[in-house]
Amino acid sequence: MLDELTETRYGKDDFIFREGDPAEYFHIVKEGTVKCVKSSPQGKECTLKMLMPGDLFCCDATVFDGACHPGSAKPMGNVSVLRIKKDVYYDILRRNPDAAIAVIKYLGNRLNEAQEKAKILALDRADQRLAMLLVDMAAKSGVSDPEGIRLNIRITREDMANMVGTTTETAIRIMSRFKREQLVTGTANRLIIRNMERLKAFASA
Amino acid sequence: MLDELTETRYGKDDFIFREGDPAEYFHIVKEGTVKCVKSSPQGKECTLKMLMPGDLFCCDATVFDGACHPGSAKPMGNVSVLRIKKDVYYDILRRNPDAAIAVIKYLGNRLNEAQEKAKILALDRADQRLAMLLVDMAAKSGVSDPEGIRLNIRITREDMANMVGTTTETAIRIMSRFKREQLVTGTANRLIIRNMERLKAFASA
DNA sequence: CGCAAAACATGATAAACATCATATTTTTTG
DNA sequence: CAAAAAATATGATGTTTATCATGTTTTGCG
Repeated sequence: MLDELTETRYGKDDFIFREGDPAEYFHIVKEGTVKCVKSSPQGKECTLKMLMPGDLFCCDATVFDGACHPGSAKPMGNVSVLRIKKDVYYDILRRNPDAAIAVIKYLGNRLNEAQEKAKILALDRADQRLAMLLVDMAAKSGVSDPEGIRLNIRITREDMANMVGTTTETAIRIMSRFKREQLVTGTANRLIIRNMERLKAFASA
Repeated sequence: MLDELTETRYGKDDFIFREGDPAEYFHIVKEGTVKCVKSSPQGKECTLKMLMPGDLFCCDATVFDGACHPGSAKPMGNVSVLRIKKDVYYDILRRNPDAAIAVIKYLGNRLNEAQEKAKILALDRADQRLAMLLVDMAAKSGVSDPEGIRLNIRITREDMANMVGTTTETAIRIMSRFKREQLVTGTANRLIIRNMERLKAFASA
């Protein structure tokens, strides 16, 4: 059964799959960070979720029903992904109630997360959303640094803009302000959160 | 086992449960429409989803882990809801792989829906979002009418505003414009879509 | 029915944000 | 290391949306 589990590596400019492709596999992130994105006909892009090691994707209806991917999956840097053919995945779930319940719990959390994201987009300002993102990323992929908490993934202002639903320019302006106010420092390759407390306070003000 | 299934009726001003309450039951909508809402500390409200008969809620992690409801559930008019205690629900899933897989599919669809909603909030204008909502509601709960497609649930401009992430005033202004342009007519109690095609075209322009 | 409350409407004003343009800095790459 | 490309920065300007205010219409209810 586990022969069916294959590992694939992807680089920065690859696509793991594209919006509209037929969904044939169930995926798990093994190493690195993968982003789920959707884009508009006008070419604007929106990042729905950053998947970290252990995260499942395409664990949902899409796979079973043989429908198309509702969004694309792109690596952020070098990543390694495990894949299983959908019928094998289905069999595992059918024979293994614990696995099915684990997937239900996982999907439930993802749903809550997605709804929280929608709420934030609906109710909060761009600068607050960006502050929340920084706090969030610091918690998830921050490492201790003499100057504060450093993020160990490369995130450009454009990436941030796509994650919080603004334009690149607006994200840059907000980050400039945060830098002026000593909340953060650095650019994509070396981004440091200098004052978590004030950033958190700002996020929920 | 099915003794554990209880039916409860709620009216317009009740809460089925409130944000922050401990989650103890798994729920299914039997009759009527239920809305899932979250609100901000400032008292702004955001409607995440309208649940129709057959929809599950609290089918996710929240129930198992005994955590708190991340949002509130409110009836839109008179509704009837079925409830099962969480441990009974858990047992059903554990013993019944088909049920578990059905829940996985359902949650997968809900996740896709929530992510699509986030994308729309991130990328589209308020007037387009409102047009999409009208098209959507017409498809889901519209009935044929000499003047066009009539919605058979009561939806105020304020409800619409909460569903598309704007203010009541903005929703009213947009609806006034749509009325002027003969796309819709009527108010909360009798809302009619007069031109689906143009509304659809506007939504994705 | 008639009255009160809710819903709808619209103007004036300001804040938030997008867009386009251009310059500088940082990063990547041959 | 130097050149090219990508990322960051910032100004000017216009659009979109929120806010506050005030009046009208519709609806629910005793």
